[in-house]
Amino acid sequence: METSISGLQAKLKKLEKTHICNNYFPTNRGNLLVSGFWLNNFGGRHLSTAEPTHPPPPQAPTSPPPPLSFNPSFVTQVVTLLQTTDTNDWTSNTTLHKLLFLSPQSLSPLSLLRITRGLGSTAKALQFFHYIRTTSPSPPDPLPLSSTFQAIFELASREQPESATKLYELFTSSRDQSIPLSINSATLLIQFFGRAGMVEKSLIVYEELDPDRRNIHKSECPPNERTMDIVLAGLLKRNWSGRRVSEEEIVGLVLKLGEHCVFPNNVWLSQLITRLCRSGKSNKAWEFLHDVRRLGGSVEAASCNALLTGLGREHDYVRMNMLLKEMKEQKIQPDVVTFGILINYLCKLRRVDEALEVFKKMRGNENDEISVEPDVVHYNTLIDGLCKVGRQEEGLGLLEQMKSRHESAPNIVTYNCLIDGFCKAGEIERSHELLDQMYKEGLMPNVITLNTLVDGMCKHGRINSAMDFLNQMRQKGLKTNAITYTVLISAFCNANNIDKAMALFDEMLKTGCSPIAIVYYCLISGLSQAGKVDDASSVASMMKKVGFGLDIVSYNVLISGFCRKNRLEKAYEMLKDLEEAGVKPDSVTYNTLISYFSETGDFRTAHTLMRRMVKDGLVPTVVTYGTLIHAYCLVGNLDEAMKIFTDMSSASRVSPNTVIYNNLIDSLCKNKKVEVALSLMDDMKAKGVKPNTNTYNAMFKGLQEINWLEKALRLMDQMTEQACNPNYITMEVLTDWLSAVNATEKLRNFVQGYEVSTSIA
DNA sequence: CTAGGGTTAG
Repeated sequence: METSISGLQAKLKKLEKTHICNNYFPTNRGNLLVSGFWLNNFGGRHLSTAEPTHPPPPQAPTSPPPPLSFNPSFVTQVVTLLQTTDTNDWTSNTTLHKLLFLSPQSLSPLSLLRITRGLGSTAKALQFFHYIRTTSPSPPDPLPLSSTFQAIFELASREQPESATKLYELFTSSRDQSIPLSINSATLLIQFFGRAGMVEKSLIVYEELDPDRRNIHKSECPPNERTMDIVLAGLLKRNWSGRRVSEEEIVGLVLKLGEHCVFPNNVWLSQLITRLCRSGKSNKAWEFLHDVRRLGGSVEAASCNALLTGLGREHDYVRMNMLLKEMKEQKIQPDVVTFGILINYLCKLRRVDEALEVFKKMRGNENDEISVEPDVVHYNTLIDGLCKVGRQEEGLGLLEQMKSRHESAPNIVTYNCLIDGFCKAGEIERSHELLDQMYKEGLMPNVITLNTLVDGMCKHGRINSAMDFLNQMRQKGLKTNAITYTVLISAFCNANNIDKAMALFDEMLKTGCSPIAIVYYCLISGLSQAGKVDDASSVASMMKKVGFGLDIVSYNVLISGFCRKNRLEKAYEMLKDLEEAGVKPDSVTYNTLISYFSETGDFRTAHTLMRRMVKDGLVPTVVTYGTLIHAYCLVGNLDEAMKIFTDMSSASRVSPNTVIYNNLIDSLCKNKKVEVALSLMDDMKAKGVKPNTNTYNAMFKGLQEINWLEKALRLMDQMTEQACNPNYITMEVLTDWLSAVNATEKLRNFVQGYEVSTSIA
């Protein structure tokens, strides 16, 4: 067994604290600790049973440290001798006798552990144990014998990994001979029995491990939680014997112990719940927590917090609410973290006002039982929540509150949230002011601050200043990361500067910044949309080479790119690839294909795809219907387009959107069916779908064709009322028409109304 | 992973 020094020291420290009779594998330093422990706890007996032939044991701290208890050459010597001598002759072998019993360090726990292991088989190891017991001139100490048995357990578990019975027999035999169990033996046995489903036997081992058990009345429980701590520590860590015990096995054991009124403390409980949740077993975690409570174990806020976090990650808000209710009913006092989780959960659901309400209430009044002081995390969560719903000014108010109340000082996260809020709102200057404020308060921006600002600047058309800012920050020593590159690459793709995007990608790879999948996704999407679908495809291959998989979004982008280039065979290749990679096509995939086929006039295939879509468990969306309607309009089949339009809202209960109305209105107008188009506008109003500039433009063109001026003027008023801005197309149509009928005054008012509405916006 | 809550990217 390999044990690192630091790990060993940690174990020894624990040993000192827990006062359990164990053998460990002392190093030089560890040995001193063990000796100290030994003297404190068993000193009298140990010293009195010492043979006169032994050199006097260390008596005071000033005496030299005891000899090194583990001597590799000594172990090798003994093992070789044992292996080459017939077992029947061990007793009569004087060399062996001298080596083992006449030197002071020979019977040290570690030596015996190594020697016994060296024998290689359970049978031989047992014979050796018997030999030690019967041949030792003095009654052997229990600790070295514990070590010997530990090695026996190890050998047996390896010889017959399937048979727990053999191991159990060995265990009972050691117990009958009053050999104390070492903690490692106990862990091995508990693990082994737990895995074999013999939880009862694990329990027996556990009870054997408890050194104080004889002094405790049967009715008294729980006996000794510290023992439980050690067992759990052994089980929860990656275990020394190599294999890990599964969470379920541990849960089984803990619950079995629970039936005997032994419970883990809340640190272990929380840790187990966290582990269950992280491995996607929040159901198990839920059951486990409730089982522990049912059995009478104490459940504190921390354990509930762990479960709440896990449930939150799965968006299982129903259970979160249930648990919160249970906490209230069972008078489990929520703590600072519980409130943190609750506030975060409300913020993420965009229920910020409720979150603020909780925040106000958590402080409590004098006569309230619950009173938790808010900390910086609560503030940050709320500020972020406010910013995410566009209430960054209120977020700023909370920042001021933090400063004035001196409860918790703002930190980098506080500022990052606010900077992002103002960036998203397009108020880049305010974000920069916040950055200056940060510096003044002695807070150094980090890479998140940098990325947030760079992204904000890029998204608001300041890509060059973003680059300047980035370089400035780099000079100040700030490191960039893959997200910085993601932000930049997507910005340059959007600005149609693919070369720069590619150059940045190369730079990222060269600087050894470990890329993340999303950088590739950005580039693939940018290249595809720029029509460089072959380049996009090579980036995809590159990505696969470095071990990333394409996701459905990237596949869709590629399929769409190839469809637009009319390269159906490549699109099919992508579909095949997607299937082989085990990625499920989504409605976007189908919509892309349906769009391709319907717009090339192959409505048969388009409808077949729609049926397959449904068979695949997907639901045709508003885009699916819109695509078909658009295509039927293009080929002038207005009847079919209208049929789909009626079907979608009645049969499929998908509400049409503005795009669909616009397509239909435009086609109807072009076919001189202006009345029908107008009735669709009424329909929009009835269904609460807002017309946009394109809707009005289509109508104006149609009305102009039949010269229905009165209606056009009414629509112009309506547009102003709805603060729907005209664009250059609107102006083009109206200017020609209105000036021809001497209604320029009306047009002037209309434009003024537009100016007013933009200045308000 | 360090008991449990907060920030950036298609």
